[in-house]
Amino acid sequence: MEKLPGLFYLRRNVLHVARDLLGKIVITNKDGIITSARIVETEAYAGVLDRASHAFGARRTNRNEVMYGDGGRAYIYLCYGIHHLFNVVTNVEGIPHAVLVRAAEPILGIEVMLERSGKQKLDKTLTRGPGNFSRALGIYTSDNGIALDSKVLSIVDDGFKFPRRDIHASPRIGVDYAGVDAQLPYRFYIKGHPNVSGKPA
DNA sequence: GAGTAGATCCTCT
DNA sequence: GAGGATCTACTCA
Repeated sequence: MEKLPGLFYLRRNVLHVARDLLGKIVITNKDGIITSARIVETEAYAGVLDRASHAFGARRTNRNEVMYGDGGRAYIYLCYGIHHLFNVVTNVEGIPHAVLVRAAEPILGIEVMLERSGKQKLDKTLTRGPGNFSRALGIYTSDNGIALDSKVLSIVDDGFKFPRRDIHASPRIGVDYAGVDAQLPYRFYIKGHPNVSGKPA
């Protein structure tokens, strides 16, 4: 159970980081309440050349400023006025790459996650989809910019690995507005996993 | 099971 | 002033 080293996030290829995050565990510690979940679905956002990214065309605003810093921090923003989306910033300072965590498998603090989500009992939707994932783990825009080896929010490796053959790539979800870039196979997921969003493959 | 509308608010133009 | 890296519930079949 070790926190991922800084070098993990600083790598140049955001696709590798997105793929390698599968199977890792996100842990949050909010007011002493610990929840954790294993990542089963991610999407890569390749910075200035990627129409689906907030940083396309080197756009730099208060909102996406975090993406321009060193990898290893959280970029969290509000989508559709309702959903807090959790991203992992990658690459070195000046290159705004990020990986969106889309889905995970609940591990610790399931009761708390159910309470946060207003659910009565555990079902597959608890941490399925980026909005649900963030809500269950108690991740909000107020956590934007936080380091991923911090006490409140961290990502660890417990040695678990999904079989290579179960890791698949596909076009990203919900980015139709990005034109040709919407077709890029930048989404990585565990084939057949119940917590993966979208239609079963 | 498939398709669609509505929620809801911050951010950027 | 428009629209979004979404989710849910509802309709219709």
